[in-house]
Amino acid sequence: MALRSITTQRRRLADEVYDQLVNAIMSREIGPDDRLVQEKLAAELDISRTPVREALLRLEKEGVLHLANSGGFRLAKISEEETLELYQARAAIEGQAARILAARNDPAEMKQLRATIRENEKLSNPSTQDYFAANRSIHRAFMEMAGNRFLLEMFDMIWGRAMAFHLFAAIENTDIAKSLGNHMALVDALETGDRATALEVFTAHIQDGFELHLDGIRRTP
Amino acid sequence: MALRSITTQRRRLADEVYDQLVNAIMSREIGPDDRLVQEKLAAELDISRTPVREALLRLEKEGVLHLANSGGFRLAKISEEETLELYQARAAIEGQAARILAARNDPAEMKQLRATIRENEKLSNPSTQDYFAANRSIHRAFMEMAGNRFLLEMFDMIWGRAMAFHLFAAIENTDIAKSLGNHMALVDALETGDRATALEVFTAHIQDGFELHLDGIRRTP
DNA sequence: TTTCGGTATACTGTATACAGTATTCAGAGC
DNA sequence: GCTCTGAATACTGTATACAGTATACCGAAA
Repeated sequence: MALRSITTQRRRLADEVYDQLVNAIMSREIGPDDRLVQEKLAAELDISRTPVREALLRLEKEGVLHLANSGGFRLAKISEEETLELYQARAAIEGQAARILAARNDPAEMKQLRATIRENEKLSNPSTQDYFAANRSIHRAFMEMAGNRFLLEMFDMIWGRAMAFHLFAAIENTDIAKSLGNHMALVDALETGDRATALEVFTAHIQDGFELHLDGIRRTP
Repeated sequence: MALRSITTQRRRLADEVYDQLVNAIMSREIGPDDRLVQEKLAAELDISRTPVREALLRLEKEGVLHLANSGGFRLAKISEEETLELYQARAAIEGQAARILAARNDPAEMKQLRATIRENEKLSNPSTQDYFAANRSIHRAFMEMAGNRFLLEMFDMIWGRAMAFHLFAAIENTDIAKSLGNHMALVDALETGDRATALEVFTAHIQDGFELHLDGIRRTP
């Protein structure tokens, strides 16, 4: 028989709500001053409170929202200290992926990475969000290539959180082109085949990102 | 005024259920053949299905459980491939902590780490679970000392999952003492003050753990 | 005007009720 | 005995109802 089993993939309403909330946060429709109230969201989405609640609790567990003691969920704030920690975590995850890729040093993989970078750097007059998305795509390509599902999961967690914290808002004033231009050098580092070199180059790249970020914050009033 | 604000800390029933489930999994009361059904658990705990459901969904999101298509949640299984990936992720996280600690190279911190190790290695006739717990405590001490909340969070995620997968079941047959004995050398590596050295030593330590683990699996029928 | 007290309001957390779907099992037909 | 069909069962997912608690508001007393 040639028929494939239908993977029902029972998508829950809660997942849908979660996605919508994430999108709304990313597109700044939900800001730091908004209060997310279960009943109101449920009414707006025309569903019951139960799945809404599940989505909100999940975002709370992920550190994106927190429950205001006056009721309602709000966006979590991030301190400069925590921002540093987030970048350190990034360095850990992406640095390890770099070590894995360098150890393999597969020419086909390297070629594909370069193609992905070229594709994503083709931005004419990019907005901050475009920049953020392109940068994320490029870095995620490295992670996918490394092929470790746990590292990839953590990568998504970190970037998701960065997004939720509106971290990119601070980059408004930085030199976007400068920050986006150095990705080919990362592949160069992988192609040395030396894990330590790859790690150092990736770590430095992320460190640069952090410093650009801090500059952005400090230039913003 | 010297009074502290009372942080109500509204603990939810769902959190309580979550903890109980995690404990039950760790102590092997819940095995791979058990089916966790919302109604039954709720009845057993004498609460409604709602918080039970929340806890189960959270464990599902964490990859500990999965929804069997015949209904009911079961423990997720892990392949040898995934086990490798889990150890790679560990190396990323703990390796980065090592880099941070080595860069600081604070004598007070090093002293405290050694004390923690000594404390945890004092095991007379340890069971596999004792070993697992001690090992985890020691490694977690390094993470706490590094002081990065995201890295710590990921550490807990990884070890939580390892626990859920009953990963330590495979170590039943391995030489426990051999595996527990090398932690002081980790502190030695930190005290070189060299981040690359620290990283390599930690990574190698974790790699050793992985190989011991594989040996264990392969010797188990 | 400020402070106190109490009631109304708003919101979450928990319980229960309802609907839909996949699985199981018993019985009819062969 | 074996296969097919359909009803019963056992679940989850979603909606709604209920309870408790914290905040806001408003009016009275100092």
